[in-house]
Amino acid sequence: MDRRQQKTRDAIFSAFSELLSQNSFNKITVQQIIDAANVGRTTFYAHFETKDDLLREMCIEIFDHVFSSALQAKNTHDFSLSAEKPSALITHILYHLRDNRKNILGILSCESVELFLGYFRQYLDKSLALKLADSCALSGVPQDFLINHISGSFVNMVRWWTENGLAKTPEELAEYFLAVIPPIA
Amino acid sequence: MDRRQQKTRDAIFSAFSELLSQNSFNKITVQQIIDAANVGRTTFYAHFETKDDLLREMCIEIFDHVFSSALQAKNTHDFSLSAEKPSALITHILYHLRDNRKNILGILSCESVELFLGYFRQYLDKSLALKLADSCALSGVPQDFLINHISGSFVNMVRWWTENGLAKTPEELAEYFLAVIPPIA
DNA sequence: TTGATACGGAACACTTTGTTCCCGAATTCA
DNA sequence: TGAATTCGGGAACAAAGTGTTCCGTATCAA
Repeated sequence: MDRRQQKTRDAIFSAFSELLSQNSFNKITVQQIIDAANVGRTTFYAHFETKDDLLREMCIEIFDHVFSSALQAKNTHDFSLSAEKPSALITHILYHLRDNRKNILGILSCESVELFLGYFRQYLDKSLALKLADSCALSGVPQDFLINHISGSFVNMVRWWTENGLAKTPEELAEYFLAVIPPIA
Repeated sequence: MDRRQQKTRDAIFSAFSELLSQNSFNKITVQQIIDAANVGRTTFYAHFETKDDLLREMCIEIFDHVFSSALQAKNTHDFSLSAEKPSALITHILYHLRDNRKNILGILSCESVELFLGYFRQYLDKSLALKLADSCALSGVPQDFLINHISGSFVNMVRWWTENGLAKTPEELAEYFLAVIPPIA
């Protein structure tokens, strides 16, 4: 990819992330973004169709990175939380959310949480559905209800975490999480 | 209150609710609302400062209604889920959400879920915090984490419910809910 | 070096917002 | 019932934001 394109894209992502940490998504204008990123109006619209498109692409880039890292680190094709060490995957994802990307905190500390968490859930749902089929018959709860509950709880935990200034460690959080969700067979 | 005021307010609420069931909050314009409600632009701004204000007031009205009904029905001052029959309160709230107000379904079936659920959580958090103080020491989980988890799970369940067309009964949902959250002392 | 491509400034039409002025109609109160 | 008050609504307005177009300049890849 052309260096100019990449530079512009990064500048816009960075400026957008910075703005997101201060204002809510819907209050941010394209003008603010291009001012902060120091790019022309024409350039912005050459890269992204709309403001919504920008947020969408940014979320996708972030999650592709976080989850591919998490999966590599486990060196396994079993991505579900029902693996031998569930806390390992959870902890690993939480570390990425905390350290590797300032962008994530920017997004999570504003009202655009919903869209962000929507993408988050898409990945979590995928991971969870794999190995959960049989563990539901016992509890008498429909599988999709359980999947929704667990991935929703994870997302909810991350939200709580950031709203409290990342006070807890990823290990502590993983422990809490496994303590409050129903045990998976 | 003046009949004219009440009529206008109802017309706007109704039109807004109808629009919310089809479009997302941010895509709806004030022009659409006043067209659908058949009121003048001046009138709208005489009642509500902004579109956000409209959503805010509508949520407040709904929750005041739902929760006051739920509390009356229980005939008790103990509003927490840790009462003798936790499923009774849960079921009762769910019935109200399903039957009494079309508005709620309108709001929940679009992207404004977040704001709506925000108010929802305020009420749930209040109800939960009352009788949860001691039941945390055992599990080793901080109280605010647990409160966040439980109220978040409730809200998440309602979202799942509506996205699946209210297929389950309130009784079934209450059963599922109590099955997946950690037992409260 | 050259051809292609990305950047950026300025101006544009368009949409939406929130306000103001004013008059007619409904309501309340005496 | 009649007068004073309050509400509704039409029209026009400035201001802000959106997304596009045109065109000259700067940068890149080969």
